[in-house]
Amino acid sequence: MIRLVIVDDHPIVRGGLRDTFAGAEGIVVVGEAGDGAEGVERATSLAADVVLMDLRMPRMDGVAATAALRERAPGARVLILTTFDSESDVLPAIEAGAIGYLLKDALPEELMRAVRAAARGESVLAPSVTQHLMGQVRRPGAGSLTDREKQVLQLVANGHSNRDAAKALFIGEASIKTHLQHIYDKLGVRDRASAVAEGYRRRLLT
Amino acid sequence: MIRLVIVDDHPIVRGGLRDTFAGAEGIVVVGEAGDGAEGVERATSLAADVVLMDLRMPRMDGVAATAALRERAPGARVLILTTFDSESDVLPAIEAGAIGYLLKDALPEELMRAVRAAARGESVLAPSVTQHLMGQVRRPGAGSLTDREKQVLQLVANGHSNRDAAKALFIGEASIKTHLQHIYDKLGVRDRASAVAEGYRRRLLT
DNA sequence: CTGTGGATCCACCGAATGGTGGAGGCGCGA
DNA sequence: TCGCGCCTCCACCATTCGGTGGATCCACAG
Repeated sequence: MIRLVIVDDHPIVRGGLRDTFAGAEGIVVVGEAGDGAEGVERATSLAADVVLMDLRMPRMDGVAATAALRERAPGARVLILTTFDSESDVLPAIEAGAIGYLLKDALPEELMRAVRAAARGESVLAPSVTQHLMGQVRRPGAGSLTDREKQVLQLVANGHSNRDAAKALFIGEASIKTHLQHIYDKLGVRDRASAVAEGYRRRLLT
Repeated sequence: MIRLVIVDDHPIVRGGLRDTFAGAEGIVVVGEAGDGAEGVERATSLAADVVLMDLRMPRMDGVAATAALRERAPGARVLILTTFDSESDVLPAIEAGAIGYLLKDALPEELMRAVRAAARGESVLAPSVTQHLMGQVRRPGAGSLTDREKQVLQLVANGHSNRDAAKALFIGEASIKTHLQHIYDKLGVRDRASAVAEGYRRRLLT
């Protein structure tokens, strides 16, 4: 049985979703919330398997709530259900850890299929959302390091301090620090040691 | 007159080296090669006294070429000249029979001195390389970390600060620092980033 | 032409790290 | 029994790093 929590600031929408899932086999709505903060609470305390999350909400928006849930309840899959599919909405949500992204014009059957997929850890995206993502991935530099950044990381892996690396590349120490900050961002780490580790795991280093 | 053969896959580097030795008394560059296999050929047929050998090259790397030369032209002294001084590069090269190991940031005078020394059968090592060797010789159990040290290194690779690692292992921060100092000694490095790098190169980390 | 990404650089600050030289306890093998 | 390796912990200090919030320049694409 999939334990579902609905997070949306409109009571009408919550009601509609509750009805939609009332007759759904294998899915039970265990809780609701009217804003992000409350949603995080409910999803955590109720041990939700899937969280249907709106984006635009008072107190705490869906992106922040999604990020918070990644921390507090890693087992809960967040499925974004919203009206907007602009790039500025989609990307942060995905980055925050949402497993799926649907629009509110989705049919009830699609919705249920998406919830079941999310419960299995699979991603379901609305077609227009897929477009945005493709656009991101195709962009050079999405996820991978630039040549310069790889050079810097390699030097760091070889034991160079920022100062030494700067000398080796004939640039300033400040530039090394900036490159490293970008590397940390891209690899999702906070220090040079784990950056080196990620570099090896992703086969960027030799 | 010392007969010198230059083996490096970068034409620029070969050019620079040729110029460096153009005005060197008692040294004549008799040949060049762009990869290890070719280098073995040239050094053998040209009766080289000293071979300046890069490590990272296509077709046959410097280590394999050095080993081959030990067989085919025992009179040729192989002097490694490379950018990298990690233990995983140094030790195989020395084992393969290189008589010296210099880094590419060496000054031209150092280089010429090293070539003359190699021709006399003397060893010249870059200071950092000496470190690695000392590390190997000084310690009987060298090369391997204790279980505890591997744990610490793994935590560091996963982004733990000393404090976090201490908490994870239920020991004091001071102990983490001590373990790390031991790790640095054993791996021949000076900081956590290159310790992680060496850890991956030696397959101690996942 | 304008926006965007990449590379370079700056200053400031607190926190983390590395270097050094210890110390004590414990188990194991010579 | 003694020594040695290993694990634990301590203090002090200089250096380095990471975080932040900028800035300029350039090349390239839309």
